[in-house]
Amino acid sequence: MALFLSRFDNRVDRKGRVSVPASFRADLTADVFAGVVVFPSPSTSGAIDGCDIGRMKQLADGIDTFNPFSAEYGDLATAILTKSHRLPFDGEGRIILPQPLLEHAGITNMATFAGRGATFQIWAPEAYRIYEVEATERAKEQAAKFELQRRDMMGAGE
Amino acid sequence: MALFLSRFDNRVDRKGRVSVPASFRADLTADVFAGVVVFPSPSTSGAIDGCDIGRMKQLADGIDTFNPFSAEYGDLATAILTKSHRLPFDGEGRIILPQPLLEHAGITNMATFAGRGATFQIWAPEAYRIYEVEATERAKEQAAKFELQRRDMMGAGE
DNA sequence: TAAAATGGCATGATATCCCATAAAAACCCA
DNA sequence: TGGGTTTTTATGGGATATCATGCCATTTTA
Repeated sequence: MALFLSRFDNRVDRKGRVSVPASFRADLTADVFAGVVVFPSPSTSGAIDGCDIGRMKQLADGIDTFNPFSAEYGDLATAILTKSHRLPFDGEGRIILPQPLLEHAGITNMATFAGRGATFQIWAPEAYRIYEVEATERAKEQAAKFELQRRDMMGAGE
Repeated sequence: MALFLSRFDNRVDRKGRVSVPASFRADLTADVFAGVVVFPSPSTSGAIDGCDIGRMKQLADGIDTFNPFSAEYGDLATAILTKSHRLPFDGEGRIILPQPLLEHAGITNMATFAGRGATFQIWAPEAYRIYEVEATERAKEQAAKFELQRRDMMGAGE
C-alpha cells in the first residue's frame, strides 16, 4: 500500500496544472492507471482528498456494503463517488485540478499536498496552515487513544 | 526489529548533511528503503523522532484503523504523517534534515543522535543535555511503575 | 477558426552521486 | 601486549542528476 508522507507547496500554473510531488508519484504509477483520484473531502471542509485507484476501489467497496437503495448508500455515493475525478499525469507528473475542486478548496496559484499515509490531501496553503495548528493541538489528546489501539494491534499480531 | 543504542554527536555540514551513526545504519538499510523516517516528536518537545520505514508503516496502519473521515484520523495524520519525512542515505550514510525539523529542534551545526531501542531521537546537543538530566532524575520513579506494568501485561496476554 | 487542452522541451535550483581526506577504531602478528 | 597496519567512519567539496516550473508547439474541441 502507498505511504504518503510530508508536505509540499507546489505552484498552480496559468493552465491549472500542478506537479504532484515526485515522492507521491512513485506510489501512484505502480498501478495500471498512472495518476490520482481526487474528491472533495467529506470530513475536512476546504480540503481535497486524494488517493490511488486501489484505495478508491476499497472506498467504493465500503460504500457498497450498504443497501444500494438506502439513504447511506445514496448520500455517500453522491458526496464521494459522483464528485471523484481520475486525473492522469502528463509527461512531467502534473495534473489538472477540475474547477469545482479548485473552488471547493479555494486554491488559486499554490497548492499544498499533505501526505496522510494511505491517502493525501490538497489544500490552499493558507487554509492548511490554520487547520494544521488546530489538528496538531487536538492530536495531543488523540495520542493517548491511539496508543491503546496500537497496543491492541501488537497484541493481536503476536 | 531495530535496536538503537548509545548517543552520538555528529556535525551538520554547510549543505545541511549529517552522518547517521554507523551502528544505526545497519538496522536502517535492511529494508527496501535505505534511510530513515523522521518527524517532530509528539511527546518530547524539541526532539525529532526517527525510525525505519517499517515502523512508520506500522504507525500509518495504526492510524488507518480509524475511520478515514474521522477527526481522529485527520488529527493524527496531520500531527505525524504530514510532518514526517523519508530521508534516504547518500553513499556515505548521510541525510539532510528538512528546514522545519531543524527549526523545531533548534539544530544548527551539531546534532545528537539518541538511541531508544526501536526508535531514536535527534536533538540539538544543548537541549539534549538538559533533557537527559531531567529524564534521568525522573527515571527513578518510572522504573517502579515499569515493573508493575510489565507484570500486568504478561498476565493479560495469557 | 479561435480558444483551450495537451505534449514536449528548456532552465534554474536543489539534492544526490562520487571521490578525497583525516581521524578513529579494529585488527594482526611478532 | 604493544606497536604498526588496515579498515571503517565522519566529513568536505566538486560534478551530475532530478525536480518543479516556465515557455512554446501541437493537437483537440467548440
